[in-house]
Amino acid sequence: MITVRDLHPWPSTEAEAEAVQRRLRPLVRVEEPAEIRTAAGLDVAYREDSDELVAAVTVLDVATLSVVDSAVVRDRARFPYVPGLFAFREAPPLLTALQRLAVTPDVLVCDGQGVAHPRRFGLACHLGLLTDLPSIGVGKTPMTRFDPPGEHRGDWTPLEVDGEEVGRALRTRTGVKPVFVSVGHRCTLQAACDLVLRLTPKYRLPETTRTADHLGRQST
DNA sequence: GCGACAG
DNA sequence: ATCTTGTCGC
Repeated sequence: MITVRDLHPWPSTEAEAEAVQRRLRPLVRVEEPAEIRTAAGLDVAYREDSDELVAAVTVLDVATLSVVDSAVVRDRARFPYVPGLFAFREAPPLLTALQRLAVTPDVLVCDGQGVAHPRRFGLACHLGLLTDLPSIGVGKTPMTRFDPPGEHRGDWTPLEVDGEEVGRALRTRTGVKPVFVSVGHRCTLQAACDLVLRLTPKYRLPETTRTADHLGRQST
């Protein structure tokens, strides 16, 4: 069962939110994860306005890529969309959904960045830390600089901030735009990229995020 | 200083 | 995120 730690009060202003990120950032741990048999995909879909959102989580058996558990939570956004402060908008319903899972996944595959973030604390770090589960971020758009990787599946180049490697631009399909992988919590960058490649036998995005995305749309 | 900025 | 036609490829 997944429990959510109460590490901070929920901020109501951007300044407070940034302060929370700076305070939690030192708590992120990079370590080799235990064997990964199941992986959760997390995604949020939006309804008509931009006030109601639907958080969807699916848990996949990594060997077969079949869905073994899932949860959907509908909620109202309590924080505006601000680049860099994504977690304060999407994490609340995602955490509620995670708590409703019957199967505890070995890793959370988040739709967005981990430490490849301006303050090194993206959505994946936030979710990993509050649940104390290994987590990684797989974004469709980069927030940090990088050089284009080779054209073949598996090719990658570093995502860097101040010359430091904070993630990788990873080509999951030959000839297709890369995805942007970074550590969220309790994982290594290499393990994160290995997992992403295992989750992308057919498409650019991981099966985990694809199944979560589909589930969220249906519930819209 | 100004603009751009995960979903 | 979401709004959308046709088009290319497996």
